[in-house]
Amino acid sequence: MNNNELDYWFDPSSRTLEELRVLQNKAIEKLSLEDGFGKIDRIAGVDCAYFEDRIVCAMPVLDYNTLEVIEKKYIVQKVAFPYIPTYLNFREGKAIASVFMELENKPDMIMFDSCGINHPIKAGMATYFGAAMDIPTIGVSKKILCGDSETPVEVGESQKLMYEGNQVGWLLKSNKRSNPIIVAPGHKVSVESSLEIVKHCLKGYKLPEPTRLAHMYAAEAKKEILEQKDRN
DNA sequence: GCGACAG
DNA sequence: ATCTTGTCGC
Repeated sequence: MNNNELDYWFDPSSRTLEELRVLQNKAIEKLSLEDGFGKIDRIAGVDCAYFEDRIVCAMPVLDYNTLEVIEKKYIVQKVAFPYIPTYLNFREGKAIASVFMELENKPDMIMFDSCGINHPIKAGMATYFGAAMDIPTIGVSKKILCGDSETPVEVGESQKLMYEGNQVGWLLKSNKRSNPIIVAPGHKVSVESSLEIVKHCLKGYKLPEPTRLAHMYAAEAKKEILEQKDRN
């Protein structure tokens, strides 16, 4: 993907919310909810941290079998868009696409800390990114953006997340002491597979390894940047 | 009109 | 997301 395509999909500047909504719909036209991936060797996780007017986007790549980190990269950019529910893809998208392109070990799939098709028009960050970049993605969030579900109680239990009569994901009780996490397909991953893959990546913590490690990595990168700044 | 609302 | 220490519970 070149810079023009990058800006086409991820640059919100000089565009109205109406135009951004049109862009989301355009990406969604490419959406596939069928498994469009082969054997998964590597899976990446993404998460962003913020400070001042900057966004720190971290992306570790893990071996799918061992869940060990193979490579990790992060990038710092100026925040170009505010947080507006249902438009998160335009706040974090460009930074995520930028780190992704710098990876030497491309993952077969990416796990996001955000929504997938569990979004008013199915354009959650994971889905939008996957459709625009044509990469299999899964969304894992901690709060429901839209939809309703029963509450899973036993560890490992899942309940369907429904929105407008359709299943758009799951609520999964991943840990004994944590509230359920929300799992949803992003792009090229079925509703069933999204749950299986997230379960495979659980190691006893609330969040699956790709996302959990991405969160820690983004936090430590931010901390180091701030400490470096203090020394000057 | 009111409330809800990923990060 | 971010500002932040201790503290209750398993």
